Amino acid sequence: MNSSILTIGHLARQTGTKVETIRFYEKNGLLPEPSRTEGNYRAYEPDHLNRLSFIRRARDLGFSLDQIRALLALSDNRGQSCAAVDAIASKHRAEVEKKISDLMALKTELDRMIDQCGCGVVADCRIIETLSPK
Amino acid sequence: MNSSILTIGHLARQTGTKVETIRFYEKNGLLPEPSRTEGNYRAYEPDHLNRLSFIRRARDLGFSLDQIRALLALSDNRGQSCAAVDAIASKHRAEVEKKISDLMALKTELDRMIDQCGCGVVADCRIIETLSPK
DNA sequence: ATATGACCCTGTATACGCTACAGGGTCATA
DNA sequence: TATGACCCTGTAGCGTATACAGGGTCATAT
Repeated sequence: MNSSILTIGHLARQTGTKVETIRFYEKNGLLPEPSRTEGNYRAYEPDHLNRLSFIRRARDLGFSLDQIRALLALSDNRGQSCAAVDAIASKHRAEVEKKISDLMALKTELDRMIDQCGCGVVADCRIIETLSPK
Repeated sequence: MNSSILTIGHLARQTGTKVETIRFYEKNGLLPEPSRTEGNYRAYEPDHLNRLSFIRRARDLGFSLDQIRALLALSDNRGQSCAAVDAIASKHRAEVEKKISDLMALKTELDRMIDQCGCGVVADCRIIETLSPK
């Protein structure tokens, strides 16, 4: 058979993805269903590998699967305006910024709480006290 | 009946928690099972309210339910050393710090990617290009 | 007495993004 | 022909809730 045909295991190794995750992406419409061999094995082509690499890169950058689905659809329409792509990426960046500022506020509170702990007995613990209702 | 007895709805309103969430905490061992009325309604006492307030405060500070279970157990042993409490809080703070630095690294990458976008057509889009395999 | 509507009950399904089985089939190599 | 690496499907689990279906209870209004 064609030497460019890949099994799911090859795809997994080449993209650092678990086999189950690849099947999960297929079931969730991110990766098109490949054809099958006589023995019912998935037979991938180079395009599948490219698409999976794209997905993994986007996941590493924290995009949701929904966002990735949209990015994939856009990247398949190469003549379209890039503004929609920019919108998705910018929205994601805004979400990341929000998370960072939420976590920094959280850390400030944790710092205050932990710094007060004199590490005596629980009855006098400022951490427990901070959590307890008045 | 006793005027200090509370329904689940009262507990919910007083702590800003959804009724389903309170039942969820009970099923997961964070809130002890209250006694029941004749009509099989949960009948809470002030202690339940205090405990739920504690849980919500800790959740607001980002502690996991496992960590909260441990904090609750510790706060019930008031003569014990406070070091275990400090350990849980410090571990949580470290996790928060890790998340912040991960997200800041992510944001740097997103910034770089988005700043390159000239917003022409998808074929020339730097965002798509960044995501695509070489 | 009854009707309404607010509240409560249990149990199950859903969300996200996987991961981990169980129980089987296929394929290459010794 | 036997082994072991690989593949298949289907289901359940993680954490932290939220939502809903289909029913029961309770207080108030008429």
